[in-house]
Amino acid sequence: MVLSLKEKFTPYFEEDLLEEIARVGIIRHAAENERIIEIGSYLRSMPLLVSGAIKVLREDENGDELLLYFLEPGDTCAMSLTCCLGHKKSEIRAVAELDTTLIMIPVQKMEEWMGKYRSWRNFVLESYHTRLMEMLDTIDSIAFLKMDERLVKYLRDKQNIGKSPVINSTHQEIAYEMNTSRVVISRLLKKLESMGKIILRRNSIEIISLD
DNA sequence: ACATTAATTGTGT
DNA sequence: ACACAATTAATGT
Repeated sequence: MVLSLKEKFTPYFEEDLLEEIARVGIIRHAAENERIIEIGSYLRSMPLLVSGAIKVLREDENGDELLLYFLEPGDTCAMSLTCCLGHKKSEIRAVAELDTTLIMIPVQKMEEWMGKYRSWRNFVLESYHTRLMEMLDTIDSIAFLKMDERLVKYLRDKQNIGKSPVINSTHQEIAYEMNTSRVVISRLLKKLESMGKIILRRNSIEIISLD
């Protein structure tokens, strides 16, 4: 476990810090589809993603969801930073996309490390930046892309995250995450299939090529 | 193996 | 967006 920690985070952190993380961090496992952070909950520790993948979702007052971005190993949840430090409720929901291992860092430590380790500061600021960029990216795609282009982008992301050309989701699930209707997704997927870019099966989609 | 039912996907308006 | 048809998977007998 400590080994995998070092593998993923060595490029970011110096040796001392890695050891401190190993000492105070609590390892937590989340099964696929398990909710890791719920909207409105308070966080007392900050997660570092070791393996697997997490999707971060927003929900409106009707309970409609919208996928904001994915987190991969080596990432952290930017929302949890503001959340922990400001004692605010979580504005987002985090769900394990795959079976996932996390290291939970207690808030006190992360504050302490901010001053103590330059590499930690950089990591935090850096991840803040990349999350923000990803958000801008999804905002762009909602504002400027048509639904069919959004779907292709979604499929690409899914493919990268699971690193498999086969996606196991129903049309309905995809529709939820993109906050649209299932019929729209079905039609667009059918179109992609007839273009030979994907193959549709029940409960799964095989990606041939998305160019 | 067959029938029944539920869930998922396809299509027309 | 809605309604309904068609297809597929899951379950019980």
